[in-house]
Amino acid sequence: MQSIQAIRGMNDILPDQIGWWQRVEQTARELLSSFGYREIRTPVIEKLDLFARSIGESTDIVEKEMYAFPDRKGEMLALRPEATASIVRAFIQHNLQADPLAKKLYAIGPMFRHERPQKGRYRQFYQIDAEAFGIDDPMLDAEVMHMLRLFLERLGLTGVVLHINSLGCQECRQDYRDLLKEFLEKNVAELCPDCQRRRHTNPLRTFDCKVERCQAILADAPVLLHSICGACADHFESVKSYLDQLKTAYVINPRMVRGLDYYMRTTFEVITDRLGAQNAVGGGGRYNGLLRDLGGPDLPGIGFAIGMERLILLLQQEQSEAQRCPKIFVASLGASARDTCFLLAQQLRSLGLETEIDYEGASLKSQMRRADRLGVRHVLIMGDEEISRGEVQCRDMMNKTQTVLPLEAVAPRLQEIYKEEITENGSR
RNA sequence: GUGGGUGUAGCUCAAGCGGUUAGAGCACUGGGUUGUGGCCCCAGAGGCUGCCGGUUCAAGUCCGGUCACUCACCCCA
Repeated sequence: MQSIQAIRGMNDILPDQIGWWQRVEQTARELLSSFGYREIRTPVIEKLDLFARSIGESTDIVEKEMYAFPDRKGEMLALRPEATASIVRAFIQHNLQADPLAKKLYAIGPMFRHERPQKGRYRQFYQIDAEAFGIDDPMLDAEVMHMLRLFLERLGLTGVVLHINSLGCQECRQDYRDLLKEFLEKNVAELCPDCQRRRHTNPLRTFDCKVERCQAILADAPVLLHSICGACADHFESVKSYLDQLKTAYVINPRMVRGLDYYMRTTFEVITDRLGAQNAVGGGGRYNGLLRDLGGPDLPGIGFAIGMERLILLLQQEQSEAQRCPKIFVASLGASARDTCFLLAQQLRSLGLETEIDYEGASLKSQMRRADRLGVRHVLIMGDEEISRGEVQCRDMMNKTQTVLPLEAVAPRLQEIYKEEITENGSR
């Protein structure tokens, strides 16, 4: 095969699939808007430095997963591996703290990571991303998670669990890191090679290890959540209390670690057991130092991302989606009727009725068959006889009934029939 | 980046130890006597068997490489 293929890990989303995407996006937009979030769109390419500084130099994302390349002037650029950094950059660059409406932002779009693809993981993948700046109150932490839960609920997704944790602040984390390193040092001989490496690079990561032996050892390890400072503990308590009041269920997972360096205090993940190895459908957390670190005002921030492919994969496992199809087919017999039919179809479309038509002068039988396969509700038939009398045959494909209507009455009549549906189903 | 599995029609899959023209179902197109869909019947179209090389009289089949897909590791959405 010499035809050109899409590049590895990057997928076409075909018309048959697009309904899922539109439904997810629409649901997200409506819900986020109701919580006061406004959409922002930022470039998919940024200076490499932005991601290195925000996500962390030694994270996997920055070290080995970025699409990074020099532009024509030799400046290092990168396709964005996540959205937060770009949104924060835009917030700072345009001084959006001066805009009272811009405290809460959301974005929907593709991210890029150069990993080996597998189920639920692709090199170009889409995220719905929400960020809120300038608010440190635990009320917001709880609200963000509550919103995430509502979103999944509104889509009808079941079988997911919200995990929450607190990573504490800079100070408690540093203290804890030393504590944990010490612990790992004592047990180094027992650990798997990966964990022996992690011990230096990112000791917190050892909690993610899937080797049973490591897990057994770590069962006795000091727990970050238990050694955070008073202020952080209070914050976390408050977050839990608000979640309870919102009746949003959660599991406290003291071992949950997230892969981006900028997180502090509240972190959370929505987990599923139905996606093979990819168990995170969405996740996020608080990042109070990030704006300052990127040269902006010292404002707190919190946000999360939802993986759209994973979400849709899960939805498809438990739901089926009705195919969207045109409502009306205009069938013609003979050359003179074709022109009239062509114009009639345009008229119907201008009224917002989805209309299909034969362009090739096929036989009536074949037009009928096609109309049936398209799943239309009504077929309008016009031949020379109808033309001369100024009439149209209107066939209801479901009831197999056929009525004769004056040509000029057809469009208003069909509009009448479909009007109820249009108002019933909202935008559809 | 590392490992396993798989590559035959648009889709799901067949082709005993290598053997002559690579098949089927679904989908697609046309037809089954005047201008009417689904079911049924008939016909048609659709393939350089992922690609390159090797072994052989002969390769979809065996070998090597490569690419792609897939699952898993690492890690994440």
